[in-house]
Amino acid sequence: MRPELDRHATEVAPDLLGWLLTGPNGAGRIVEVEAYGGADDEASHAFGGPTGRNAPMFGAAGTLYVYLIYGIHHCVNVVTGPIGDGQAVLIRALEPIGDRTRMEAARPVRRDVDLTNGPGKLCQALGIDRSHSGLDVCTGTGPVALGSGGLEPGEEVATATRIGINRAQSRHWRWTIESNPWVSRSR
DNA sequence: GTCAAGATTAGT
DNA sequence: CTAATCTTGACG
Repeated sequence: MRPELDRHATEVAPDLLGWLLTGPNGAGRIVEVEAYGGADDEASHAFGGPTGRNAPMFGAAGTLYVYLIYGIHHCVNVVTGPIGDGQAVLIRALEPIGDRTRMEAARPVRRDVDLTNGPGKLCQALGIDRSHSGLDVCTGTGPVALGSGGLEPGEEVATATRIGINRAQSRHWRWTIESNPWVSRSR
């Protein structure tokens, strides 16, 4: 387990900007994230306690939590904080890195700008699905891995409200690399 | 078994 | 703005 991940999701989330996420089909640099708390965050899947689906959220920091939303799209989270808390960081957008061939092939629409600028799209591009939920990203040996990284000179972090939820709107728990063209555009 | 809702996306 | 699409969790 990486010590950087063993903190509250609201501390870990902005730090993950610039980190590298690798999946079966390719990799990308994280440019947009959202933090979700445990029992205290009514917008979190962990609110209300463990269930079959969200069980990985209550595991050790560095555990993957992947779920299917609207019967169509997958979303990836990295668990943070103490075991049993249910905190996680949702990866919302990536800047593609390296060979894109397999990511392009995994996606139905061929528009570069739409490859990984959204939680559902990045999962499809990287080839991440719920068979990866519960895996540990820290071993470095699995199909999904997280590598540390950081901001480049001149890059700034912007804060905003979380997207697509209707509760806890007052919590500004979304972070992006300001002006990065790969940040999602959904409202 | 039944049922409603959802951390989204692409297309009118 | 809305359809698409199906798993999950609550309830009985």
